[in-house]
Amino acid sequence: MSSNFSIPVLFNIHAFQRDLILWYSEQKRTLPWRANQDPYRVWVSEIMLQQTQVDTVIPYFNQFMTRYPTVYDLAKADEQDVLKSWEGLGYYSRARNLHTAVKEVVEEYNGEVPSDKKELKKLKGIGPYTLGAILSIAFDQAEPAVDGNVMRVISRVLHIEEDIAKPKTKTLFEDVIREIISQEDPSSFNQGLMELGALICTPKKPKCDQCPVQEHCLAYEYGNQEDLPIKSKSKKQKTENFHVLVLTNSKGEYLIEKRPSDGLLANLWQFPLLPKQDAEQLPENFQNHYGAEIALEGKGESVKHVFSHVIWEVEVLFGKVGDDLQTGKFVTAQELKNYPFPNVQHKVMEQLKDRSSILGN
DNA sequence: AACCCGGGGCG
DNA sequence: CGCCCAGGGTT
Repeated sequence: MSSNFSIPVLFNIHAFQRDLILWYSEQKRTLPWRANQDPYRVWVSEIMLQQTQVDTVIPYFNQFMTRYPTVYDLAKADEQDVLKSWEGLGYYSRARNLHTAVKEVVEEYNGEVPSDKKELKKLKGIGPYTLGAILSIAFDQAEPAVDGNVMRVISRVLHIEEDIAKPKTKTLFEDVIREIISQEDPSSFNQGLMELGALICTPKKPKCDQCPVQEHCLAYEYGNQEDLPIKSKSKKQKTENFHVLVLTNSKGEYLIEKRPSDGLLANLWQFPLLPKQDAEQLPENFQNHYGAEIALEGKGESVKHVFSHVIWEVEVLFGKVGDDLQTGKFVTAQELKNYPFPNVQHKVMEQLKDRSSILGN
């Protein structure tokens, strides 16, 4: 029950709450999801904001809420359309989990996002952070919502030197937040911490001279705010090499295929992607798997794409393919835009414009 | 606890 | 380029 950290006696919790919330009320950015407390809107925004910057999320959020204004609209949508709305945001399991969970809200909770902690936590894609965010922002409950921002801010303010890369450390921060969160306005308190982390208490060169809680900050007092939080390094990514085949049939249509329903980039589409191999063997290996003959015509520019855990080096090859296919699908250049492709494949698609004037019109 | 899952911003 | 992430699911 007791962690090896306790709030310093001299830390003035009420003054900290007051200064943080006042600053937030005056300085908070006007963001689309802050227009009201609709739990569904808060939910969608929090899912999109996972691992993703505010400026990136804004256009996606607006488009998403226009297309799916309520849980009912999203629940009845086709998953491919939902993925299309998510195209380019990354972490596509977020979209699939949100879709699954919203369907459950419609079926099991009469379309009302549950305000009960245990019920809400059961929903797919709602973990400790999103749980606390929705409970505090949409339902005004005093629950912690600890993300990377909050850990950074609090590690500095209270001078906590635990390694934030360790899962256990997050529990420590949740315990700390429970002790210092405002019971009167937990929404502004939590959002204030995140806003502070985004605007002032940044990872590098924090703007301590502009900080509303500078007088409460132990790291500032010690002058080591730049060294906090402490985070152990993750291991380096490995590089994987591929060929991507941009092939057209006799009608000039492109061959694309749907990725498997699990693993990296699940259920998204791609031009055929094969492990890099001897170019001499490629046609034969292709035919064994796809059932059609190919004639390679030339190379494009190699594409590099960095994921969090792996780096892809993709060599682009153009060519022709026979019409008799066992797997995959032929689509016109115009139809390509109707399918969700990951960014790495969009980088390949960019090269079509140079080779054909059909695209981009 | 370790590993998997994308992408963009920034210095 | 390397580092930073507004995390959750799975095993």
